[in-house]
Amino acid sequence: MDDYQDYRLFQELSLLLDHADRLVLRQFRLNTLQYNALLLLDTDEGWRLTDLSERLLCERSTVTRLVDYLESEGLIARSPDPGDRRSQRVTLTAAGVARRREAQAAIEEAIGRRFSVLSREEERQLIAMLKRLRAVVSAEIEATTEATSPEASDTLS
Amino acid sequence: MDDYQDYRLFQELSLLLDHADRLVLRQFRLNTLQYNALLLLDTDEGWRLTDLSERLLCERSTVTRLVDYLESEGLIARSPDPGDRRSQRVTLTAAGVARRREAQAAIEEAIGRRFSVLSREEERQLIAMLKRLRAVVSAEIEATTEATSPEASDTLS
DNA sequence: CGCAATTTGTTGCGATTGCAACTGTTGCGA
DNA sequence: TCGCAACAGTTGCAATCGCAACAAATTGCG
Repeated sequence: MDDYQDYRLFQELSLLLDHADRLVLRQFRLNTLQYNALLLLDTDEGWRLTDLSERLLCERSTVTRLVDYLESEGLIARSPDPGDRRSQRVTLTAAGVARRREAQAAIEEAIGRRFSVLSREEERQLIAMLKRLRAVVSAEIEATTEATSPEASDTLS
Repeated sequence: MDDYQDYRLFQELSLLLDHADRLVLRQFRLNTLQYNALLLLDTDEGWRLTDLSERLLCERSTVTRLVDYLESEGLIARSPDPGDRRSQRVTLTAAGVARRREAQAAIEEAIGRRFSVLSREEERQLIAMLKRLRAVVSAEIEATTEATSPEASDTLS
């Protein structure tokens, strides 16, 4: 039963990776979430805020403030959705493209250096294991949250 | 170059694991950091706050507030260090032992369920890879932080 | 000894985020 | 068409945490 050792190691590595990323991204006035958002965005197709929140695994309110910040930095632009007045489309500006390119170069250099301690075969195994774990934990979260919030169950109503 | 896929997967799994842990620990009025602190503490030997912060990978100020909270919950006790009037020793109370036992049972049940998707051999490999990654990232952080803060370098002074 | 540097813990402040409540919009069924 | 549920985005509030500044205590060096 080395489960707990896995868990502690994973937790510690998460903290370290997040801290290391912060140090890299700080130069570009971005945090991890903001950077991940820039990676998703594009100059053509705009993302809706709700879709961003689902992809980034955070609340819609967090995306509102995230977009507020990136907009104030001139990196993205909000535009009304042509088909739905409730929605907004978020696209990258030229400055956003530039900032993303700089940050991406720095981050990917760091990531490559970190993962260079793994062989190609090990990476393949790691990815497979992480995917299986992700599926299990996703299911666990879904089960507990829908057990808490009553939602539309299959009982009458 | 699947480094980036590793990275994204790892990041996503971190978020999911943290969220799942929160859901489990919420019942015990603890967050992840508070739980990890309880795990370290003991009824006999007391920990100094600074040592806790190093072990928990967080700032001393965070430990101050963490200890404030756990003390207000009656789970731990501060006592003066006999040998150094600056220091305090933090020990578990009986209530702390009880709360830790309950939370630990719940968390370890969850962890065991999550990691049950890995074979014993895979777990062994995972641990080995995580340890190597931890070493690399630790070194990276140490290098960048000591490059930022001038510290006592090896040059004259 | 005497004073400067270091260490320990605390506080103020700002940044980040989740949750709940809210406004305005859309879609659907009676 | 009306009304209501669902949805998109926002805001208020509280919790959490890092960083910098600080007071008190200790250490170490001249």
